[in-house]
Amino acid sequence: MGRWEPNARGRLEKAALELYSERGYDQTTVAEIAERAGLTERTFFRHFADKREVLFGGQDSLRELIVTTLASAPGSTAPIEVVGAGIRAAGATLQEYQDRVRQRQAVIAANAELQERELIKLATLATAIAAALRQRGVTDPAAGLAGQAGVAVFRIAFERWISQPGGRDLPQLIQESLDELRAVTAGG
Amino acid sequence: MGRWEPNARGRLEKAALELYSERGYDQTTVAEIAERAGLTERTFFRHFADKREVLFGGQDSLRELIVTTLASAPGSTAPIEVVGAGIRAAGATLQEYQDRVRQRQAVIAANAELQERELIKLATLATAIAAALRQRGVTDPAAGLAGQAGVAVFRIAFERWISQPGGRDLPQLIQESLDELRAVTAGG
DNA sequence: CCAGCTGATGTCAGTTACTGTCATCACCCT
DNA sequence: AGGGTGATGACAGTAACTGACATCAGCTGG
Repeated sequence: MGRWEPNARGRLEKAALELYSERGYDQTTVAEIAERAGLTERTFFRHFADKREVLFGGQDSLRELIVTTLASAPGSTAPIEVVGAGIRAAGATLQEYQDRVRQRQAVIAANAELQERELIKLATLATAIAAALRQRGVTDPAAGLAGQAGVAVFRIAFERWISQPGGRDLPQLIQESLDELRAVTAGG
Repeated sequence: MGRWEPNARGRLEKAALELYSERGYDQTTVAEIAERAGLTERTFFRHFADKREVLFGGQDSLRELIVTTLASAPGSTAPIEVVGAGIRAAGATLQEYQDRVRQRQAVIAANAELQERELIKLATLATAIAAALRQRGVTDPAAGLAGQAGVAVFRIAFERWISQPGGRDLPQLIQESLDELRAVTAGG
């Protein structure tokens, strides 16, 4: 047995999600999170840059999944379809952790600071998608627009998925939203 | 002469922009901003919800301009074109205050917290555009997508406008970005 | 012309997020 | 066995933000 209980980071994430759900983000102090995890406040800040970041640990791996999917698509595929494949892959993964994802999203929806953090994560994702497209030879501003459009499609689909209790298939909702975007932008 | 110098709010905005530019957002305290404006820290927080908000005073009027433009477009115009007209109007207004806008954007670009605030303002704008479209009879999810797409187009165009010292015509850049989005989404 | 109300500001104490610094101590390596 | 390493604790300090109360110029009704 080690000197400390293992997985301090995971315990902090779990304690934070619980407390944010139970009494709200504002009504939770970092000291309380650390205490529930059997650690001190100082240690919390060694694992997470701030009180918000503890909810966003999975973002990096999801972004990697999307970028990897983009990179491995056949060279002939149209950019917007490549992006579609990437975010459908992310949607499928999210669906596997449906309960945790929904709980997390309820916490975020209740607090403006957390929404800000979520938005900058999505903006980073859009940038990463654009970079991956440029890697495939897509030029600007098309690459940047496709990245932003992809994230917009994801957000709309995710929102619909969250709002339905039973939950339709998320990748399918993403595909439908992408088709809708095509229809909307085709006008004029 | 009144008991206090007039336009406390404006003085705080001016002092904040100056200090954020001179030494950076992080290296500026609210007490310093208040002091330069001839006020106290407590008064700063009576005018602005937090240290970030002092940079985002003009957002409301810009959003109103866009929504008003949307509402007054001919009923037959396609949704995406209506949105285009709205954000071109906003672009024209921003261009009038080019110097201040560029200075402000340089400050925001240098700090992640400020970028978060900017993003949530843009998300609010996307929501307002979607609501205005629904008012015109556009159904979901097209309204939501058009709102997000409009903001994406604006961001790309604004970014290009900022990055060019001389500065091309912003409404024209917006139109070009919208055309690009059409081209990108038409693929696949 | 005065008494009281109003509204913007000042003052002050308090909470909490976040940081810097140094101490501790099980584990590992040689 | 002895020294290095890395995660943690302890503690002091800064600054954002809040609540409560005091102040006082100007307006308003009588």
